[in-house]
Amino acid sequence: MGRKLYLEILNELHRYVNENALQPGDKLPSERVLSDQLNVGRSSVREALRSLEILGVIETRRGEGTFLCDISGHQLVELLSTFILTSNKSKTDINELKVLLEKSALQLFKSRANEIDTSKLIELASEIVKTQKNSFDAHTLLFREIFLRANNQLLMKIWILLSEYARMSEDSFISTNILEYLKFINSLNCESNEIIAAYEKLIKSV
Amino acid sequence: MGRKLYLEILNELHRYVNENALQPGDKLPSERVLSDQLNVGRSSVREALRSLEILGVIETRRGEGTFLCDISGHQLVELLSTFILTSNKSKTDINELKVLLEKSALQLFKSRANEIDTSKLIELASEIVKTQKNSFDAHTLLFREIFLRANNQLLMKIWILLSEYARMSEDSFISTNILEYLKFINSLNCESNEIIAAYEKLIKSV
DNA sequence: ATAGGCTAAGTGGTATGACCACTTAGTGAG
DNA sequence: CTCACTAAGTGGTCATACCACTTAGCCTAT
Repeated sequence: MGRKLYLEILNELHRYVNENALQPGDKLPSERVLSDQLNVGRSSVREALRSLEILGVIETRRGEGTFLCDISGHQLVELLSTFILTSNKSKTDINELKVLLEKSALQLFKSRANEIDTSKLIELASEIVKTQKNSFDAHTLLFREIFLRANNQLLMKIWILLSEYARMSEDSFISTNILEYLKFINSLNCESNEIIAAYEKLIKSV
Repeated sequence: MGRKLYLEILNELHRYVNENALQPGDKLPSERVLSDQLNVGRSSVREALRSLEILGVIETRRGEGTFLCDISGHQLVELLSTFILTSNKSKTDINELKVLLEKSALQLFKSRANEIDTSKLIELASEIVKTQKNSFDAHTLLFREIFLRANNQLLMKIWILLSEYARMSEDSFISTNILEYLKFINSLNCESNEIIAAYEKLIKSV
């Protein structure tokens, strides 16, 4: 038992979440109950919970309890921004990487989707672009659908992280030009390289 | 002061590290000293420290103290592997994303490099491939150089994370075929799309 | 004087108990 | 039936007391 206690507790929590098939939004046992059941001090439980919170895995609400999170990980983003990404280049890096990931997602999507998938996406995308007033939200919602269909959860999670950071830093590079968006959406029927071309045109039309 | 205390402490620590220009390996004040100076309880200090530890920012050694870490973030990798990447598809996701990032890096590199950069890289790459016996290491070293020249730190950090995980899971997809590597390296002189083609051929030659 | 072991101080690790602030549900008065 | 209040439960914080471990300094025996 040389390992640190809060890491053991992390494992127990992990087991608990899996065994009970907890979903995002579900409630975890209270700190006092956990410390009783695991035979550890409440402070140790709290240390474990804090490290989960900073990672965006859980959310704690005073007076209510501890809940499983929907990824989001805004804490992580914030910490990355203060601790790791301190350089001036970081903002540029983030936006650049975001674009790269979106390109990758487009290619992945195209390599996996059949015609029906594509036409469904196009329909959905048109609806999104028409509905949303805020172009940043429209872009995010649209690409959320694309990433879902790209079928790589890890890729999507990183992208969501970057999107949140981009929103925080209010450095949105997204065009309000709806026409460009419609062109881009239509290009989804074409070959991979044409889609990328349309995407690059879209991005550059700021 | 609605914000949570441990987040405030995180800020204070950040300030301290910056003001004193602490380097990786340097020692932080002890928990008791911190709780005195900041006028907070030791348990709150510890909660802040745990969230830094889980992120791989600091390292604590019983009886010695708390020390700043050099990046790498192996803790983060481990946690990703246990908490975020629990699905069965995760290994596939990781390898797939790693490939996508390497493609992105190649394109970034090509968009930024001039002829001299390219020829220098080719020389270096040839040397690496000839020297390294382990194909996984050769691949990692080679792409490390490429990512450095792609000039996006965030992209590189994520790739390093994935590389470490790939090494841990011993699921290396890398060919031992040196010939394919040499072909790939030579392609670096060509246009972007030809490089990508050579890379894909390399990856598929497992 | 030196080598070896011992001791004390400092440090992180953990448990416990005591409050506080907040939320919720239930209870009771109107 | 409605509204206000109360009690229980929950996270947030602090203080204290140990434990386990490391280090440095002292003291002893050689």
